[in-house]
Amino acid sequence: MNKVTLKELAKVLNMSVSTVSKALNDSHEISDATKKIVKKFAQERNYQPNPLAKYLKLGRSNSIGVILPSIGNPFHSQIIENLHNYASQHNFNLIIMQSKDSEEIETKAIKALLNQGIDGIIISPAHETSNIELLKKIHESTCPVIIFDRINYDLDTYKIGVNNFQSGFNATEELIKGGRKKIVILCGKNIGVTKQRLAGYEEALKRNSIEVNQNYIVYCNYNNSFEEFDNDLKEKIAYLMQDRATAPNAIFGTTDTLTTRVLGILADLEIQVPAELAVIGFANTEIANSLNPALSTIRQPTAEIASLSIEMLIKLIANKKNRSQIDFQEFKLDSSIQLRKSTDLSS
Amino acid sequence: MNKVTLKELAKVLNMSVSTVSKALNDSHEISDATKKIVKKFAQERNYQPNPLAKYLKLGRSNSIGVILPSIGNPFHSQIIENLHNYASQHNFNLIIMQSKDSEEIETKAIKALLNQGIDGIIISPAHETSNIELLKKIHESTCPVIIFDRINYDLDTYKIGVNNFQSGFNATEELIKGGRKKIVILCGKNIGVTKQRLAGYEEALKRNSIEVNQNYIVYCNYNNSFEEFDNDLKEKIAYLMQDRATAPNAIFGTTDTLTTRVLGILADLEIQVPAELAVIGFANTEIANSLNPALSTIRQPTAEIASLSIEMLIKLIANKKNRSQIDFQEFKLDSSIQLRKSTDLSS
DNA sequence: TTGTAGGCGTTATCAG
DNA sequence: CTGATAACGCCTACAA
Repeated sequence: MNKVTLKELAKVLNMSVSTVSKALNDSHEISDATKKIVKKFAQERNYQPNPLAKYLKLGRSNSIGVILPSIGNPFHSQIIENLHNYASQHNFNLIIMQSKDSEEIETKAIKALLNQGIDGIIISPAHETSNIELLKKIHESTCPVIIFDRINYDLDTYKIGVNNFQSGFNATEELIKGGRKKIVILCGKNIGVTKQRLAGYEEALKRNSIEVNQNYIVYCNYNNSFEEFDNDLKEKIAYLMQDRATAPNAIFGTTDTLTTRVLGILADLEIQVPAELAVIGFANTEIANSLNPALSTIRQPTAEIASLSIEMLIKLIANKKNRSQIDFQEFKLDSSIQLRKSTDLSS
Repeated sequence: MNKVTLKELAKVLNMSVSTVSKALNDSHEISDATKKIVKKFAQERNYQPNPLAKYLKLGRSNSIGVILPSIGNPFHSQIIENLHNYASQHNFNLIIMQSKDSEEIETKAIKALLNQGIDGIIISPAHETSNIELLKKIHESTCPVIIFDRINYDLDTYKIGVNNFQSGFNATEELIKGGRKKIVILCGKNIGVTKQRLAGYEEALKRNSIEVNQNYIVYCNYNNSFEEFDNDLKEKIAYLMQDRATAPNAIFGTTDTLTTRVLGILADLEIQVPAELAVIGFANTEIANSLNPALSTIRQPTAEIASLSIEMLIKLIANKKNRSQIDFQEFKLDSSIQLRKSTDLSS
C-alpha cells in the first residue's frame, strides 16, 4: 500500500534525497557514518527501491524475453529451468512466452515482450522464416535477439543449437552396429532441425552401404489431438510391419514426443522391443529410464544451450555499440547418447 | 538503439507532448483530424511507448510473479502453460521463479520478484511455513499473494488446490473395487498435500473394513539423485514383495514422479502389472498413455487451478482497498481419474 | 481543442 | 562529503 520512498527517508533523516540515494548505493563520496545511519533507517522502514523508477532512469529493465514453441515438453522445460539459473546469476529476470508453432502467436509474443521493456530476446522461432522482418528490425535497433535450437534462420546474430546432422548419424550408426539395417526414421515438422537429423540418418546408411528406403521415412502430423496423433502413428507402423519381407527392425525418433509415444504404440501392437524392433531417439525426459523397456536416448545439452544463450545475449545487451559490426558465431553443440534396454541387442 | 519518444514526435509535428500523448491514447479532447495525423506519424516512425515510464507513472507493471517448487515436472509445466494463457488474456505478463523446495531459494525468489516491481504473487510454498512472515507482510502491504496447490498455509488469502482427501479416497477405492486389498501407498515429502491424500487412502480402507498396514505406507526420499531415489524405492518394493503372505497387490502413488518411476522399477523387478501389482497414481503427464502398461492416473485440473489463481489475483490487484477486509475463500477442485491398463483387473 | 507544468521515484551532474 | 537540480518518458490536471 504505502510504499516508502527515498524522499520520505530523506525528509525524516533531514538529508537530501541524493545523499540518501548515494548512501544506499554505497557511493564512495558518502561517509561511512552517514551510510550506516541511512542504511539502518532504511531497513527499519523496510525501504524497497522502486524498480520501475530505477529502470526508467537507467534505461534497462534487467529482464530477458524468451520465446519457444511450447513450455510443456521436457526439452523446453529443461531449457527454461537452465535459462533461469544462468539468468538469475546475472541478476536478470526471465519473461517466457510460447508461440505454439504459430507465426501469429509469435508476433503477439514479440510485441508483448517489447511492450514490457525487456532488454533482449532469446527465441526458438516458430518456423524458418517466421517474423523474420520484425525480428531483424528489432535486433538491429532496439533490442538484441539470440536464436537457439531452430537455428536455420536468416538473422545475423549468435545462434546456439546442437549438431543435428551428427546426432542423427550417431543414432543411426548405433542401430546399424547392433545389426539392424531396416531402420524407420520418425520425423515431425519438416523444418531445418528435422532435415539435418534426417540427413545424418541417410549419411549413416550410405556409409554402411544400406540403401535409403523412402517408405521408412515417416512424417507425423503434430497438429492433431493426441489421440489422432497416436492413431495415425500406430496405423503407419502397423502398415510397415505387416509385410514380413520389408518390415523394419529398428526405429529412430527425431523428437521427444515421437520417441516416447512410439513405445506405447509398440506395446499396444504387441511388438517386442528390442527383439523385433529396436528403438532409439531424441528425448530429454528423465522418464526414459522408467519406460518399459528403458529407452535409449539422444540427449541435448540443455544446460550448455541455456548458458551460452544467456551469456551471448548479456554480451550484446552490455555492448550497446552497433550490432551490425559484430562477428556473430553459430554454436553447434554435441548431443550425447544414453544406451538402454530398447537398443540392447546383445542377447 | 535510438528509441522514438513522445517528445521527438511532438517536436517534429510541432505540437506539445501532451497533445501527442492524448491523441495516441484516443482522448476525447483531441480532434479526429489531429489524432489521425499523430497516429499516422507515430506508426511511420515506429513509435513504441516506453513501458517503464508508463508503468512508473501508473504505479503498476502489469506483471505477475509465480513461484513454484520446480519448473521441470509435468504438473508444474502444465500449470505454467495455463497461467500463461489466462494471464495474457488479461494483458499480464508472468515472471516465473522456482524454489526447489528450499526456503532460502524461495526467499531470494520473493525478493527478486519484488525487486522487479510485480503487481502480485502466485505461489506454491516450499513448505507449510516457509517465508510465512515475509509473505504476510507483503500481502498485507504492497503486493497481494495467492496460494495454489500447497494450500495448507497460514496466510489469509485466496487458496486454490485440489481435494486431496477425496482424490486419495477415490484412487484407493478404485483399487479395492478391483479386488485388491493389500495396497501400498507411496508418499513423498510429508507436507499437507501428502497427508490428505494419505488420509483419503486410510478412510477408503476403513470404509471397506480393511486394516491399515503401516508397512504399506512408504515414504521416499526426494533429496537424493535420481539413481539413489530409484534404488531406494526399488529396495523397498522388493522387500515388501519377498514374503508371499504379506506381499501387496496394488500400489498407489501420491506424486507424479513416484507414480511414473515405479513402473520402471516394477519392470526391472520383473513384476507383472497389473497381474501381480495394480498401479494407480497422481500424474499429469501425457506420457501416462505411452507407458507400458498404460498408467491409470489421477489428474489434477491444471487449467482450472490456473484460471482461478489468475482471476483471484487480478481481482486483488484491481481492488486496492484494504485486503484485511476481504472474505477469502479456499477452492478445493475435483481431480479426475483415468483408468488404463495398469489397473485393468477384468481378465 | 490544444498547450503548460508538474510529478511518478530514481540516479547523475555539478556546485558548495 | 553533502545538497540542489535536472533528467529518464510518460500521463494528467488545469490553464489558455
